[in-house]
Amino acid sequence: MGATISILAEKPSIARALVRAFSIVYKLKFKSRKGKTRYNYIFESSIDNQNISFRIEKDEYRLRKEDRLIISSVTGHILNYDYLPPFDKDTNWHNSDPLDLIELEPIEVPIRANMLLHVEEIGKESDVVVIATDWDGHGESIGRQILEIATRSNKKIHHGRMHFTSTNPISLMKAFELQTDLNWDWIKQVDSLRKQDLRMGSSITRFLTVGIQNRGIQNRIISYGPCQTSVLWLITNRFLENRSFSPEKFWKVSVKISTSEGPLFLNWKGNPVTDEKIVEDLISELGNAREGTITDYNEEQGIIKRPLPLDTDTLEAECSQFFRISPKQIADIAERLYNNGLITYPRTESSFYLEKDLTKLAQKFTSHDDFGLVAEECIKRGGVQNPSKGRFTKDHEPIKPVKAVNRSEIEKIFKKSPAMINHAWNIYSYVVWRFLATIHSEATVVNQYIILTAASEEFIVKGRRIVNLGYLKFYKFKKIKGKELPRLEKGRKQVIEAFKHQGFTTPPSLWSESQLIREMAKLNLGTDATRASHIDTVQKRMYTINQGPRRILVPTSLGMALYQVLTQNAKDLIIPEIRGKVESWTQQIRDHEKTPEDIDNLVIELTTRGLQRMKANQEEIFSTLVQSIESMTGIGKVLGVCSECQGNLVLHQGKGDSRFLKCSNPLCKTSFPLPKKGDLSIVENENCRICNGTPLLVSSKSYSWVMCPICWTREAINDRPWFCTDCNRTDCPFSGSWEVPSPEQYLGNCPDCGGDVLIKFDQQITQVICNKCNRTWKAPNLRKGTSITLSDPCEKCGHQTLYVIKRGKKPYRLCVFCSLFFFQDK
DNA sequence: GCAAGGTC
Repeated sequence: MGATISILAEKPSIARALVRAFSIVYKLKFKSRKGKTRYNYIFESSIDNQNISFRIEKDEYRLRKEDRLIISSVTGHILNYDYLPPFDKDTNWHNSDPLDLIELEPIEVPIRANMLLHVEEIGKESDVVVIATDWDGHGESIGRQILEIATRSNKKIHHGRMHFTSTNPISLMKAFELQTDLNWDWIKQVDSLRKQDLRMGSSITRFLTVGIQNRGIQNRIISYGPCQTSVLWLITNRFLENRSFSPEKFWKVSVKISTSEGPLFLNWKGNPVTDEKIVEDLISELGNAREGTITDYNEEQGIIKRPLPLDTDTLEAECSQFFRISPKQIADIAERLYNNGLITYPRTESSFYLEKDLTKLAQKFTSHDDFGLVAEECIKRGGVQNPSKGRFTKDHEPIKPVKAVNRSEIEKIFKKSPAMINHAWNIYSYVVWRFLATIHSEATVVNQYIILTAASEEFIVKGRRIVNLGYLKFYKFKKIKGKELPRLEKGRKQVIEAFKHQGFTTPPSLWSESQLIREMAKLNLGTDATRASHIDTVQKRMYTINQGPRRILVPTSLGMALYQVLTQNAKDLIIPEIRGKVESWTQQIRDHEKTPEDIDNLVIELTTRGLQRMKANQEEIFSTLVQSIESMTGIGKVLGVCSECQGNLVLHQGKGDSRFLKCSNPLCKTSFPLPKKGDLSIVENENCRICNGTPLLVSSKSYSWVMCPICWTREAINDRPWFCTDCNRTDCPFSGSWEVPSPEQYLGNCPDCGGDVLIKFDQQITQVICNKCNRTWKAPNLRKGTSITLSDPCEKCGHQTLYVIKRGKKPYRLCVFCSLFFFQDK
């Protein structure tokens, strides 16, 4: 009976790469059989009279004809940390004290039973297990788990460890031939970090969650984690900076000259100044001088570099910015493109191609409808042999396309989620364009500047002439700035006209999801594979929301409250440096400066300090949190008047995510159920034509509709709730049978002639017109489901604004005079 | 029902 050598990789794709390598280098032929899980096939080959040998440290192994080679994989970690009951996550959290959790030693439990069986089974039939996980800390820790589980079922196993930085056959076979052992110091480090994350996360999460539950808030988790909470800190801190910013006035001075190409503005080099007097003086001096001299004209060759090979952060940040979808969704789509063989592994920090020649890959695109011409060009220019180079990391290669496909192929892959087809095609195309840009050619430009001297002061303007667009010809994801300047000779006299411009300093801008990905990378917060999910988590927990097409992140009242609670009681635990600090502590384990127990104690001390302080202030803390949740969800808000007793109808939380209105009068039992989703607010100036109740506006981020809470169930048709569109009253804009009235209303005085500006509704056409000079302004027309009412004065011009509710749209206020839209702050 | 980090 021969020996069995089993190689276990971290993921199925590496297992396939190993099979390929053995097939190419040693001409082995593999059969596959199903493993215990859906993805992890077991590939098996007899040795077939080959001369294959490998070393593990100093021991030489030579394969014989009767031996057998098995290749398979796990999918990441096999075991996860948790605590023993009653402290485990599934036992009711009220049955233990979160503070007791801090010092507890976690145990490892299988994430999926099938994966455990898979590794056990391979262990049972193996004499040698070769660990082929990624060459990083977690790879090392996963390797340890593999070995531990395989050894459980077979005590006699030998093991080795392959280290590779590339999955090309040569590199893989080299790594197979010269093996070492697992790095046990590194494993201790990573496992300690995993424990500290759980220690801090579980104790604080449970403390906060149990606390709000004891005060009547169910079905909500207030989670803490060193990464997610740091993200909350970044968003909230920036929000507060932005809000507390007081703009300062400044002035700039420029001069206008005329050239053969038209007028040209040059800016004073002393810009900007806060003292208006300086500017006034300069303007009058320039007025006296009336003329200036061109003292410098300069041209310099420059290039606009090709983009670097694509890493995960760049993919997520750029696609989020360009296509306006969340980094999380981009990561999910990229994962599917990868699983369908369209792009390479999407989680990588590398921006350095390992191949020197990318001709073969470029050739795959030469007959593609969209990319064909550019791919041809790359090959002809020879850029395929001179790709741009960025950072080399040994985790994975940069993200590249693997296969040239048309949109129809993407449609097939995503046919069960049609809403994603466009995004998926955009992301795939982005990966291809990016790849082509890295192997095309730089753009060449001439950078110019002109300096004019007048009244002993210098004025400058910069410009740029494009010589060759290079990759910018097709790569639309980079905008090029700068206008070409006319050539002006030195010494030339110019008549000048001076201007002053007043401006205000602007506050630091709020983070968009896209910018936050980059900021997190800069702060080393999370990893390439997890950043998008942390940003997703703070939104799922309702700590922040994203606003507008640019996906600007803004804290909710709960997010602000949690920020405040943690900043005041456990500042160490919320600042973005926290995870880096714990990580550097665990690094000392690897460097033999500290033991794992030392680090346990440090983190226990840190966490205990924070939690004890929160416990001491718990009354205040939980009342802050509970209030913030109530104001966020509107629980407790008055949404109308009771039809029975004239009490207030107050919003209450029901079981699960259900909500209802209940009369505030303790003697009155009136209550009405409500739709589960959407923000609720009163529709001003309208009453239900059936029951005289107060209609409510139900609005989500991009959609809104109107409902009457009383009719909603009372008038239900065959169990289907009553919608206002079911109504046949002709005098309500939300009714399905509405007939447009035509009253006129006064909006303000005409800015031109002082006459009265009126808004009139003529059938469905809205007219805003001055009754004296007949000037008109644009306003939205009335359709079914649209209501236009007068609202507060415009913040800019003081005229009445219109409050516009359109079915299916987010309601807004509009000033027709300024063409200004005001979206309600939530 | 919790963390972050692997992976699907």
